[in-house]
Amino acid sequence: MEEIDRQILGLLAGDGRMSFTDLARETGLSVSAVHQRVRRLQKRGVVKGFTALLDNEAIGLALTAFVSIKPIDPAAPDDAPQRLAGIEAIEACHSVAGEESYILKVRVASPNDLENLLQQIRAQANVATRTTVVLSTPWEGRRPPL
Amino acid sequence: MEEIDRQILGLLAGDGRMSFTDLARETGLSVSAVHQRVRRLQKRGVVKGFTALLDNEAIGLALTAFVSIKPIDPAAPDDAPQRLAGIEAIEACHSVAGEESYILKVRVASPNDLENLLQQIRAQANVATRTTVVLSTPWEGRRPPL
DNA sequence: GGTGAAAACAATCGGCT
DNA sequence: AGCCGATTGTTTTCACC
Repeated sequence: MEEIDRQILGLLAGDGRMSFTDLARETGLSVSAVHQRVRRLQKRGVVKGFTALLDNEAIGLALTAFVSIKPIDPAAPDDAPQRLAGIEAIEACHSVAGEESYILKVRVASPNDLENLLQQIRAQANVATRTTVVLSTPWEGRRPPL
Repeated sequence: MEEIDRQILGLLAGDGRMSFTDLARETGLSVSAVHQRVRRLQKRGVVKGFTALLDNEAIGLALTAFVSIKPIDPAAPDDAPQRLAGIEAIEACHSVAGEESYILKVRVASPNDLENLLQQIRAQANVATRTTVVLSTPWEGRRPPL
């Protein structure tokens, strides 16, 4: 039961376009059984969607950085996520424990764009920033152990 | 030309399982033209693959953290990525500029698992660790502006 | 969870602009 | 070069068991 669902999740994490026929062969179920399991996993929110993995350099976003932010006025209400949500270059926004309040992962084309982005972040969210530039990425987005 | 490729990438980033028929409708091209463009994008490495987006809580990995590591012996050869590559809980490994040498993104089920993971990282790579626990994630994995 | 038929789709080819 | 349209075999879907 749950075992087969985990197997399906692993297969789809590895190849998001795998056909239901192949999923059925791998799991030993019939095509329609696999199909309804996948749909159920989507409806329950376990599978949130499917996406293409793109090469960031190839699409002109060669520079990745982590930006930690800290409010300048600690008494002000913390609505940084809403204030920053509109900035497309921010790929992820994590609220964290520790000295800073959020860690942002950003992707830009150049150091110049990074500078502009940081100014925009500081102005828009009224925060101080601490930036860590990524030099290389041995791996990323590895799928989790199921 | 390149404009249409960017459009295709955007569509596939949004829905990795979109059919070639739908891609053709959206782009105004024929099915076979879209098909050969996608294959070319894959062969050139612009599209690295397709994957399912899973809900980490639902699959029992409720705890995310960033682990910055710094070698204990700065004179030793830096082969941390190879030493850590076998640890499945490490979702990403970035070499970074700054005080620390790598930032790891890890996913585990519990604080207890995090403790074990940190011990494993320290022992296996001979590094000191600094861990920042993620409390919540307003957003993550947003697709880049094309 | 399975089956079977209808509809939709993927993948290839030769020819067209 | 890149695109189209038809063909062929496969995949997805749906109603039903």
